[in-house]
Amino acid sequence: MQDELIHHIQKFVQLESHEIDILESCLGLWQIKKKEHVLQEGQICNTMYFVVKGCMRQYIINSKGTEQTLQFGIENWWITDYLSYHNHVPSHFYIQAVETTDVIAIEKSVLDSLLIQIPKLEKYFRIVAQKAFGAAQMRIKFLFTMSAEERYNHFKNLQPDFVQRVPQYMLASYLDFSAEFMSKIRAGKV
Amino acid sequence: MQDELIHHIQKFVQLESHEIDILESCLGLWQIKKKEHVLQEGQICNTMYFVVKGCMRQYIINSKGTEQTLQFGIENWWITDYLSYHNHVPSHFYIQAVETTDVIAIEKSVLDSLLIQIPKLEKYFRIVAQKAFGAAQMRIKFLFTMSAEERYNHFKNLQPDFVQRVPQYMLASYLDFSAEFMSKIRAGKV
DNA sequence: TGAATTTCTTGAAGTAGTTCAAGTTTTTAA
DNA sequence: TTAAAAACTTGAACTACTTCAAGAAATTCA
Repeated sequence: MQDELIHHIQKFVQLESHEIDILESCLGLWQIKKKEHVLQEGQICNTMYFVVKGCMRQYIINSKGTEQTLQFGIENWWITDYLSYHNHVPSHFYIQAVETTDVIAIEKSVLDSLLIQIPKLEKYFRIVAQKAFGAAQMRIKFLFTMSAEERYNHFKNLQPDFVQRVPQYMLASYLDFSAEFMSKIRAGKV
Repeated sequence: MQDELIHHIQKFVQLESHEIDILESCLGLWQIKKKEHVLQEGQICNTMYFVVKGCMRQYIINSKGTEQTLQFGIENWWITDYLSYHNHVPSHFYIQAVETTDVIAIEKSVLDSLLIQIPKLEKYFRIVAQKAFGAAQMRIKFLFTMSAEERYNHFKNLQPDFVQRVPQYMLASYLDFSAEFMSKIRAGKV
């Protein structure tokens, strides 16, 4: 299972076999049960999670008590709260398994030492973070320029399988409209 | 002027003096005149810009022909289109100087060679990108949970000087409401 | 399996914002 | 120093969405 991450790393940097050995000895594999949390609001986030199989999400609870999903993490995605992680401040977010999910969890202390032992991992995490930031910018563009129905259709075209995989109300909040409105979009009643 | 960037780098990693020499020989300093573009939609972005003094912004033109600002870059911020940069695809964005701005521009080919000569720069750019991604997540949280007036007041509290510095219509679009509505918020007519 | 829980649907009423158009003020640059 | 351009303001009409409430359907798990 750790091979998934090592394979992902090798898309960006070439690892020597002894580096792979070090990695394998440090990578903890965990199964997170559906609806289980790995981070709650107010906690300091000191772990990064790589999704091997399944789906995680990052969400908040708004002032009306409704959950709003900010980010999904599926296979080959990293999920964490980088601000809490880097600044050692309480997180604003929850991170939860949408379905039972296999993750590789790396604590900050372990990762810091891995980055010293295998400096080329810096490049890997740099590129991953830069691409994630680029994706976040595109997400903001879509939120700004498209109507609710356009956002739904756009997402469905990009990720047709994923739409089936998560409850509609989670996807609705990720696309920034209400669960009821999602229902109407799908029924063609808009 | 290059000292600004070197100083910023040293907040995250320790540079040797010969590394500083290499950096100084590679960093190009440019003045971008107000309203001048360093990137236009459709171009491939192969340069990263570090704002030494002034203000840049990344924006799009929506289907109604209105500009919408996605990101401001002020002193000590990097601004680029990471997706275009990494994937060599045409950019969806414009990047423009809001006021006459001093930037350090680093082309991809130069940066790639710098990252080989000074590997610890990988760590610097990793941390910068991870924090930027964390900030983007918080931005999405605010867009999701706050009303237009709350977003304006929140931004004004965080960046009181900046509100004076850019045209209101740019800030309005960054906060995702119309220029007219901004006027009404400021006049207390909401 | 079947009771409990979670998720989805529907319509009616409400509202936070947009759009438009026209006028005013401020800034720019020759 | 003034004409042109850019930025801001205002009110009226509109609309894309939310909220609420209640029931139906699907899923979970004891």
